[in-house]
Amino acid sequence: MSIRTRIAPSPTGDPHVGTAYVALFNYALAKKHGGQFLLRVEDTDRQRSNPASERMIFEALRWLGLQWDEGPDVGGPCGPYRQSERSEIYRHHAEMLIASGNAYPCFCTAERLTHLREEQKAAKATVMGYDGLCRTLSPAEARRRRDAGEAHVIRLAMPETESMTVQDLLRGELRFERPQMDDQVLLKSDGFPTYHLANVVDDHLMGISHVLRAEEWLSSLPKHFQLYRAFGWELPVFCHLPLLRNADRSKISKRKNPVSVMHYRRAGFLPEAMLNFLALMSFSMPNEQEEFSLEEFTRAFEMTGISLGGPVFDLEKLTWLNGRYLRRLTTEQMIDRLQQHLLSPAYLGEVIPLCRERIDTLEAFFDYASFFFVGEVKYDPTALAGLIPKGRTSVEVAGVLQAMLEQAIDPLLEWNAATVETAIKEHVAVCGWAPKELFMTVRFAATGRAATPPLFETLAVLGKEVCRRRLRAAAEALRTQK
RNA sequence: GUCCCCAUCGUCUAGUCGGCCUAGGACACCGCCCUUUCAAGGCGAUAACACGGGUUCGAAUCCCGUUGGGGACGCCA
Repeated sequence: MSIRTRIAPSPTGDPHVGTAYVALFNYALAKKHGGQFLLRVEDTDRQRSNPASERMIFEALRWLGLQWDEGPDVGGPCGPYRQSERSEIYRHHAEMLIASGNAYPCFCTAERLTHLREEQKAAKATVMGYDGLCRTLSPAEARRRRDAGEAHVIRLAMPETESMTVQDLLRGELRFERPQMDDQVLLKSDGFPTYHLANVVDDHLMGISHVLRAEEWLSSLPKHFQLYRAFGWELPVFCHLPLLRNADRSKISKRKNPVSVMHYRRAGFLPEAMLNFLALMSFSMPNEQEEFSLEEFTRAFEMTGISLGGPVFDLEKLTWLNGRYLRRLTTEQMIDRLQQHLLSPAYLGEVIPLCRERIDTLEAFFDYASFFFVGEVKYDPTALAGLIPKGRTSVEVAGVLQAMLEQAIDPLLEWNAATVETAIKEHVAVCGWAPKELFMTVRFAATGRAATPPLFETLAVLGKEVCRRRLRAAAEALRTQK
């Protein structure tokens, strides 16, 4: 039997290092056995899915060298590979489950469910989740209400048995108690499937043999087992990878770590080093070799060699490893790498128009434009003072920067002068400052200087990752200054 | 709160059916060497089997409990 694996990202934000990490293991498993590695876009959340995010995810994965054999852009025999284009398939399968008594329509409103949750929480109920109200409806009654056009979802009817035993390759048999497994929504009222349905249907239809995914999915494993059983399908092998962690051991998050692959690319990490490091998180080579290529990793990879402790994503070690790779490059190779990014004609072509009118000699360019080429900028006492508008406190400024980061910057997927300007101007209203107060603070934070090219163009060229990083660093500098 | 997962140096880990472990490697830190500087590189030092019970001639390795950490409990994935 051929080995087929997949990475199934949801295009709702920046390409995440966790996605890259899981993709790497899936890629290695498939390639090791001469199988296929697929890319499937899970864009069933109509509110949050975004084409810009999808593009960035493709770009990030390609940058890392994790090329897929089948996917939305390269096609394949099991397409379409974008779930939003497979609605009919899910609807059909949901109906099959209703017909076999394994699913039922649920007419409960969002309000009722919210209430239910609140009551359960207030009562400190040991059993959370859907109470199964609509499961008691007679098929005829349900049919009539559906035909009448009443809004509803389709829920999975979990078996009434006491408990359920499921398999994870690394953990063996796992036993779940029935009360924990409520009747999960399969088809939303907008007709789109939830993860659970789409995932199981697609994995089956696409011939996925091994599902390597993040540990956060472990608790929904019983639902997925039940789905396979209800359809009468053969199970793939499930293998849950430990979650990447922040230094405090919580699940890795952008509040505490740069999590966008784009950040690492811009910061000058080499894709080979990045991959090598990601592999080291939970896997070690048979001979304890620490530096290895994707090919070497692929050859040596065994699922059973995966460690289960949640690894802390240690930037220092990644940086060290990257240095090792960098030093191994020849001068020509390094020139090439630099010209691919910071010194690319494309990037210089954006920077120069902003600077040319403000310099008189070529060499002045390097001094004037230096902040376009470094990572974090230094906040000397002047810059630090400049960050704080008259009459404001450093604590207040740090708070405003932090809030702007989360509310205005993070959600921005399209990053250009116009979108940045809109976002920041909107935040002026939110924070209640005068426009020029916020603009100057942002200017100092993003560049370390009082004099720069026009703010929004500058931020646009710097890119989201760099802006994020510097704004956060500025907030941090303000908090720690005496 | 309920359920599930996890548990070796600060961090990533080796330890694969108990003895070869006075627990090995790597990052970070510290020291020394090299060196006009800074790196890099070399050498060395500090540093861990969470705790308590079993099983056994013998446990980091097996079992149970405790503690700790994490995740899940959405018409998000």
